[in-house]
Amino acid sequence: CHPRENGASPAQRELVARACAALDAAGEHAPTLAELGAQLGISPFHLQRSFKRAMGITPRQYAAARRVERLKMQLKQGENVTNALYDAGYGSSSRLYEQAPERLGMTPATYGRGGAGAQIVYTITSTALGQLLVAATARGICFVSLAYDAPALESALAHEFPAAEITRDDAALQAWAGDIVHELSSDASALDLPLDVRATAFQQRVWQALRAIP
DNA sequence: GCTTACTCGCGGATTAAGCA
DNA sequence: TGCTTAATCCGCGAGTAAGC
Repeated sequence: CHPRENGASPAQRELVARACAALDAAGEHAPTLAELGAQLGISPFHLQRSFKRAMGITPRQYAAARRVERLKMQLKQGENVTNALYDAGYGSSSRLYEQAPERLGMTPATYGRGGAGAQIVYTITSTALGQLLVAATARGICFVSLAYDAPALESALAHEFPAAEITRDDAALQAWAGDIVHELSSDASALDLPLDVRATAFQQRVWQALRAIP
């Protein structure tokens, strides 16, 4: 875990790196802010501010993004929704289903079936970080990814939703993609992050950006 | 009738802003 | 860097709906 440099001192980045490691090590049993602060030997208030400054997201948002990744992995492995949500660290299904349209773009069951029955449209746009693919269903954004070339992105989308009906529609999503690029334009320094952590922070910031877009 | 998918409402935890 | 506080968010448990 290597936090971005803008706005954070080396000591804060080191602190946040330890916090990320602790959150990752905790797996589905994410510690509270107070527990995390005690573990790292600092106040939870200081930890929360340092984490936000360095990562652009809060510790809870980071843990939530990791949890969604675990859920997706469970569903892809063929686990049913009920087992997958508990294995991922959800204590009950309510929050998962509230977040599903925003995080998955479809219900968890549909995601687990490879997007069967879902109609997905996508667009690809150039950014300072590379090519950005944004895909959505009628329910919401279902896939956002960065890569150096468009074919790799299209392949990744097809792999993520092998059973979905996927079509390119630049007109429908170009404005949305532009807004995401604009909202994330301050995040270029995150390039020094390891791939998995960068992806987690990136996805979380995309969802935050989408929330900010009317 | 059972299992799985999904919804609702409440209480506690977290966040963000301001001050010391 | 630590503390307070109001607003917001999230987790939990109970419940309903749908499919077999």
